[in-house]
Amino acid sequence: MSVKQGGVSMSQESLKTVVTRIAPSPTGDPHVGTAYMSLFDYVFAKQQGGKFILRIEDTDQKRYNPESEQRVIDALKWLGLAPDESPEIGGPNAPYRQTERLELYQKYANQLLESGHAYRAFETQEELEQIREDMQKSGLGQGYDGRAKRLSKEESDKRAASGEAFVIRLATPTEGETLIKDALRGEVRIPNSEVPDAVLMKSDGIPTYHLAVVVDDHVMGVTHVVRGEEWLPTAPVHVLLYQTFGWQEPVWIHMPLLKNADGKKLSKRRDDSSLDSYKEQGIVAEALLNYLATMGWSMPDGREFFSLKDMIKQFKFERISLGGSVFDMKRLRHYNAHYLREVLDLETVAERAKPFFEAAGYSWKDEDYLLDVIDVLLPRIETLAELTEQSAYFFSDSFNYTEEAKRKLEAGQKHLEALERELSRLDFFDFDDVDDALREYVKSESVKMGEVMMPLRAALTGSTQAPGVSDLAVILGKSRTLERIGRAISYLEAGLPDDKPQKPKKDDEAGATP
RNA sequence: GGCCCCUUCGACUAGCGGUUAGGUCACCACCCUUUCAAGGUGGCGGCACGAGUUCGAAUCUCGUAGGGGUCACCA
Repeated sequence: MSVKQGGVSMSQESLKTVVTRIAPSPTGDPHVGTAYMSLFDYVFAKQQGGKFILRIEDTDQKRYNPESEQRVIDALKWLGLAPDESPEIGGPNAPYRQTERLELYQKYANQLLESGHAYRAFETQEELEQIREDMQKSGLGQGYDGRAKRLSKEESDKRAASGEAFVIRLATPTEGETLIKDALRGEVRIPNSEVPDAVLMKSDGIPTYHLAVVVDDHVMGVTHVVRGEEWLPTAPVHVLLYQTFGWQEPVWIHMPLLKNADGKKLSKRRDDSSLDSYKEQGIVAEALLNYLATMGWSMPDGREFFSLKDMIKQFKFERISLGGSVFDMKRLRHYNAHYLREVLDLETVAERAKPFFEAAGYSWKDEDYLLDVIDVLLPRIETLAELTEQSAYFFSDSFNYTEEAKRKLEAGQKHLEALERELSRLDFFDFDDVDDALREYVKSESVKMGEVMMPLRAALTGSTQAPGVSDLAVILGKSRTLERIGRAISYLEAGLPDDKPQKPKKDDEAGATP
């Protein structure tokens, strides 16, 4: 389903510069949902000639993880979604870490306190639990009953002055409803009875998300808040804050959620949703971005492969579908394979692949060798990691033969011996020469191609599943090709002392056992 | 459970009153072939249900069902 008719206008009343922001909290692995939101933030901001800000929401000290911030920054860099302002590069709205902006929130919290739109609450953790329990029992909603609102100003001031711990809560209306003008869903109305007196300022003097986002978004001039649908239920708190401060609301855009195969919100715990993990698996940034873009959005002309640039040209929030898409690794791999094979040039793929080869402990004599290896493997792999998994025999001579390969070697021993002679006679060892030689041999022996090629393939790679034999031989080069044939022959001679193998083999294809 | 959002093939989606409901992934088959792939061709498979509105509904309205989100001094 697409956006409702008569939805909210996307444009602010004036010609304000569009400002979007991604505000991750540094609590762990950079999440794919962050990349998802960043993509739309970035694309929309760039399209509108606006700015995209990265702000770190580190207001939860308990869950704070110091490495996490840098990993988010790095992940955005990897993706190519460079913020115009961030804690790393700074900007006119610095600082970009909320714990460095504490006085600001304090100021606004006090303002709310003075105007009576907020109040101090002194309940302890245990008391709160009790309240919640009671409310649940009586069926009168949950959360907090607002009892501290009834404290007199004098008492509140006195208890605060005496050093008693307190939080500051927003005094929300109990009657009526709050309207969220969501650009994708139209008008969403939530009864105020459902809107809790949210904590704005925690007892440690650090604001909650609710106060911090609103203040920062306003102060930083954020015009469009693009965030996950999970925020819709608490959006009234934010709308109410804008209203009591008398600030103009941003355009609210609650995006559909990314789901796992069970249809549940993608979670760090259950699901593999870490950007670093995708990177390590050899997913390429362009492919991930393209894939993410198709989750809930589509090109007007139906193209499924497109660049960030093209997306910026064509993007409209109107084409967002609200269903919430299942993150499908298979499909991501398909996109990745396409980028590896069709979009990125070989040199670029090689650059991206190098860290993987290095991590695998492989070394190569020159760039061309690496390029040839990648080129011939490309149709067979979908990720950079698979490139190394399938190329061991290109970087080491001491590979083992699989059981299937052993059988092929045994069946083709005489061909190997002949081929060793034939190939050693070649002056040039380029594709045509090798290919011609092999084909001529097959013809002269009047056997099936496979009878000759499979044993050779097994000798060259230790496996029966590999690229074309002529390609393999040419890439490996004459001397290594001959060495490997020789190695296979000595293996056969050493490994088969008896005339006949013990167990009668049932081998369908290469059944030509002597 | 309350509140809110959502609902087209298994998955991602096109469709915005008149289409044989289109494409992609996955899956299956065939072709190509020297194995594995890649590539090519074809196939399987869908408008959650029920009422309306209308000459005509996947498209508009309502209801039902189902799914999801959220109910913290976490974001």
